[in-house]
Amino acid sequence: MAKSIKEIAQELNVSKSTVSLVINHKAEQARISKELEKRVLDYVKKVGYKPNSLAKSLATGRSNTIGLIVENIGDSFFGPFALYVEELLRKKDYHVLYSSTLGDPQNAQDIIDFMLEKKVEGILLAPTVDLEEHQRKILEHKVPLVVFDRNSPEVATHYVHIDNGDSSLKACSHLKSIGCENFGLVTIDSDQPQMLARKNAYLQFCKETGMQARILHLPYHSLRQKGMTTLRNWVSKNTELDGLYFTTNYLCILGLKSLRTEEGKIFDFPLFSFDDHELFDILNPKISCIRQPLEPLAKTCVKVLLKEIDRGISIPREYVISTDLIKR
Amino acid sequence: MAKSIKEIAQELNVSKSTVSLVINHKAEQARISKELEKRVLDYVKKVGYKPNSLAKSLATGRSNTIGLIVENIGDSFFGPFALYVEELLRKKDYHVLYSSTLGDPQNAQDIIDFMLEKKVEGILLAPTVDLEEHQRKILEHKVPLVVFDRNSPEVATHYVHIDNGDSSLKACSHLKSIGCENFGLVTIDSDQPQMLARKNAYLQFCKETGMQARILHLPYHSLRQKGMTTLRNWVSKNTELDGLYFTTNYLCILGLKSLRTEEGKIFDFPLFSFDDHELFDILNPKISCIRQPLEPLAKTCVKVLLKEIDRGISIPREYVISTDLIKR
DNA sequence: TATCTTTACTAATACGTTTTAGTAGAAATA
DNA sequence: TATTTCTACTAAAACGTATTAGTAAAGATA
Repeated sequence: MAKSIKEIAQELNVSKSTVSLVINHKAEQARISKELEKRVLDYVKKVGYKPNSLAKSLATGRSNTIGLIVENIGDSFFGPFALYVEELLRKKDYHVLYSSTLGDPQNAQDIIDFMLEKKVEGILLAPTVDLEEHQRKILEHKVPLVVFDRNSPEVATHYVHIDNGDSSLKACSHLKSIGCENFGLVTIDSDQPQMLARKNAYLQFCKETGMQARILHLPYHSLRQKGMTTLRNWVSKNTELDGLYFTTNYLCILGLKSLRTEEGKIFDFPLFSFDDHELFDILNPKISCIRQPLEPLAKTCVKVLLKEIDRGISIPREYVISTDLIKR
Repeated sequence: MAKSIKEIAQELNVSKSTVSLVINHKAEQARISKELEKRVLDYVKKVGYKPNSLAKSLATGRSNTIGLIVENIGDSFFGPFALYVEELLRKKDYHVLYSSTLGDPQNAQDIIDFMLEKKVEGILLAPTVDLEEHQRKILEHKVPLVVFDRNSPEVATHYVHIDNGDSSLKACSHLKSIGCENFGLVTIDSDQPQMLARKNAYLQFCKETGMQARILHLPYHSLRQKGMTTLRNWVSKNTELDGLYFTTNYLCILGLKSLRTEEGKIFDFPLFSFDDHELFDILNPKISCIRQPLEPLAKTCVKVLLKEIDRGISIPREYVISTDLIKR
């Protein structure tokens, strides 16, 4: 059904080269006559020719595809982020091959291999832990790489991120300013760098203000099963708590679900979330948060990656996006 | 950096064919000696050979990729759905090329063309309106197509969906059963089939029970700007309303945001949403809903598509997934 | 008229793989 | 010893495109 250049050439009694040149708007530079050009163009249109982009990519070395590797395309951070990325790249005629690692390094490795085989022109990666070697592999293959959200300090790559430490301090100050004198931190037990940075800022805040640090590490790999009860127990044991700071929105949601009482009221001290959520502004109590501005984040990632693709790989840099403190 | 079969062959002083056959585990059937096989295998491993999958696909006609076209990868229905799809396909060694149409037929067409050019082996599509012609094109290209969530009745394709009419009746009955005698329906003005089906069931319910139909059509293309005030005005005009049935969760969220009062309390009659949301169970008032079971939906889609790919295109069928009524 | 330019193309090669038909040499058969 | 059969490979074509060097014919120049 789908005709190839070869067939079209035969049917028009011209050479493949002619057809290819015309199709790629190189008729003039190749001195193809206007008449022939038109004849080819008309015929191509008539039969509805669509190039085989595999063959094209093989010949040109360009796939017009970039890879986007996130933790979970279904969550409220990466999903909308991916949409921005796609929209921005669509304008530049690029398409996105995405994949979710679910935090599993093995998945991540498979995905990276697959993308390299597919000859993506660049990769946008939110790394899981233990991915240093694979990041190196990407760079060895001369494929431009931009890392965002988290990174592995051991491999030098372009890195787009928010200032987790600063933002976390802002969060702490906010809680203090609204009267919390003994708020605790709820985070996960996996050592993702961005989580560590948020926690460390909390510890620093404690040191500076003399507040006692109270930290709960929930099990990343069995949140669903154990998270709720662990959190509930911890809160009821620590009666002096007067506020909770969750290092990410899914933890905050877990908090909301596990700590509410029968009557629907949740409890009587403020909650704070790192990362916003579309319903945080209508919950009771309202949830203040640090908001990662998705659009600037996506824009920067895409801009940096496209530049690498266009001009060749350059010395790694960091790009810091500032966050917003949303008081509610 | 990345070696090709050709180079490997030269370096080993054997033919390309030999290398290719060994790599593809056809050494035995091609009577390659064990020794040579091992020599090749060892070398291939040593240099870290990765096939160029573009060339491979060009030669074999298989891309091991399927296309997933949704409305918005960032929303709480398609995002998690996409994750299920990816997980299921990963097990079968397929990868996903996804794209969001944002409800724009032009985007959808571009995406479909791109995917056909990329030689995806099958397409999973949640159609926007006006896509009949392109669905035909996909089928003309002999690319297996499975449509889900919505469909265009004019083109016969495999179609995986929930029973919108039945589910909508369940919703209406539920509202009545909890005492709503005059509940209204809030939907959008675009004529997506699934939305029409939900509305028609409501109308049928009205006819059968003698309830007066009160329907608000919000503008699909300017929801953000006009939705909130339109809804608010409508509700305050229709004072006899004692319940609201939203035909999708994003409308319900819009309802929650626009109808709540300063004190945080939302209002005093029940809300019902078609489609669940991760926070509906902790809101006040609690939101009952029809839940589309994402996993069975995704499983069926993937199963049907893979079957089409394996055994060739078959006569279109419908697959109906039953929904759950979640009372809260 | 012999040479140089220009015009309007095309032939050939390359991209990296798969696959089938073919082949040289050794071993078996008659 | 001449023929057949195996063994262990390889040559060549194919997938569909892009690109560059080349060429025949016509026109311009001296």
